[in-house]
Amino acid sequence: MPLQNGLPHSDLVTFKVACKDCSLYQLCLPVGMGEKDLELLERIVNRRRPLERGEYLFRIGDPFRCFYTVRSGTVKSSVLMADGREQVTGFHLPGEIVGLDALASGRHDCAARALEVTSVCEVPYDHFEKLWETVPNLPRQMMRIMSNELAQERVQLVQLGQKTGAERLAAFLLSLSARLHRRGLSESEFHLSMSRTDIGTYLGLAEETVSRLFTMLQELGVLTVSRRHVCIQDFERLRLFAHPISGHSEFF
Amino acid sequence: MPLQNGLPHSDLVTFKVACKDCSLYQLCLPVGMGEKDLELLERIVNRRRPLERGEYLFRIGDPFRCFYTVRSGTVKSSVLMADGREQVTGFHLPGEIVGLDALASGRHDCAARALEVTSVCEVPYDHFEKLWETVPNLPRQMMRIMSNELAQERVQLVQLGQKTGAERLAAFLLSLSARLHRRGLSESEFHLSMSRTDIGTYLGLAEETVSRLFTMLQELGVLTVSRRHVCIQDFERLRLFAHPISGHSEFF
DNA sequence: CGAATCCTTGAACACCTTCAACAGGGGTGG
DNA sequence: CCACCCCTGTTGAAGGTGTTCAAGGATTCG
Repeated sequence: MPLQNGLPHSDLVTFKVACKDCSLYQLCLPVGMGEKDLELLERIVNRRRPLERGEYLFRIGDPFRCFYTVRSGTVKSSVLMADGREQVTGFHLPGEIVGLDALASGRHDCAARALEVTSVCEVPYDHFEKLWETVPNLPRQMMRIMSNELAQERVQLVQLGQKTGAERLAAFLLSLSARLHRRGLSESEFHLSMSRTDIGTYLGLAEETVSRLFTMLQELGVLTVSRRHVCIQDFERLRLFAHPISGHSEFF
Repeated sequence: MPLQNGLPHSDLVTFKVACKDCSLYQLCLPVGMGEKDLELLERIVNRRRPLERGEYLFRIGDPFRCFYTVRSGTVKSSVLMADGREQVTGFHLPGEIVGLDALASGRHDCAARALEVTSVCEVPYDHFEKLWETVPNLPRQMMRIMSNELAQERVQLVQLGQKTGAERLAAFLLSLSARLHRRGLSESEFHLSMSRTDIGTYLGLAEETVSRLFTMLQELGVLTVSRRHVCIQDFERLRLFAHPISGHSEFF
């Protein structure tokens, strides 16, 4: 596959789509912002040509200049270990934000790559920071988003630390289903934009194990799956796989 | 052990120790702040009586009102799954911040508990937010800290997702060693404030496995360990355990 | 059509868990 | 001060879950 470089910083085409006209703005950065503030934000956002499948948004080691919000498509972020093992750290759907973890170090320490044709909004961080002065709600909003990401990553920590393969895959599918649903898509029937290998490295499993688990869930009648097309038949039982029965559910 | 409640919100004793006189202020929230801004921050910080071992800083479900910085001791944060399995999500050493992940949801969705006698600085979030207006550097600093936490959690994701038991324990010990060193303590010889069980649930391993791995590392001469006293003998080999040799280390 | 990629399935094996028993501090009370 | 107990940590053996290696099938794209 062609390993293209990250986007050059002076791109040619930009797409003008106002934040307030974007179907995602209830899921994206501008949540809860007034129309006036929105216009200010909008002015600094760049919208480029869509990324091709496999194209990098940024790579490990790239200096941090911008963060991105996904408009359509899917972005995968991952780190590569010294011995070649890959850990996928997240899949980013439309409305979600990519690249904020690089703020502290000033460099991206994970790579972000399009899993399919994907368009993003690019937010230059220096401009964004300047905007705080006039839009005091912005840093507040931003911290909420980062806090949310922290909480999300913690959920993933629990998945990886304590759960079995079946629990992880079930929870992954339910999370995907819920997120797609919030974007107006079907919660029961959807297309996986990522490979079995990607799912595996995200969930800390071998690709073969993921494949076997899909087969198992299908044989049990919980879902049907054909390559990347998934149809959840029995949400109740899928939830049972994801969150096994509690003998005692008090938090004491 | 006595399960005490979280700290009441109107505590009696407060300890006045200025941030600028605190030995931790190079590691803590005030990093890079001017003396004037520091005083403003200081005014809103509460310093309470130290927590006893086992005492909760906050519990799952508690409303988010404050976040905390550790002054001395160690804090463990963890979540409890429905079936009783625990996942430790972090150990917090002096200078580190606890509780920020609750910002988005408004509730703590993990518990924080003292592993030994521990004192903390309590920062009421509403006051803290007000302070932004007069100290514009504060949200910037805060985001850096949150971004850093995101990056840290990602490291932990990689540990849990891709690494073997020995790699995880080695990486854990090296991380602990480095953090203690930055606080002026020995990097080669230190006391573990957490039990084998805690280490295990943090690393996604059974307590017995942790014990066996310690024994193995000791038999190999990498370290000596007696209960909670650890002495690292061979950093080079410990690093080799944590980061196995790369066949090809180019990031391509 | 052929090549490459992705997915599936099987079998052997490794790593870690679970269950069980025991050792050794540290604290408490006699 | 010692006996006792509880808690933590260690060690052993058996078993399970997931990995690795290997091969074959399916889909896509040039």
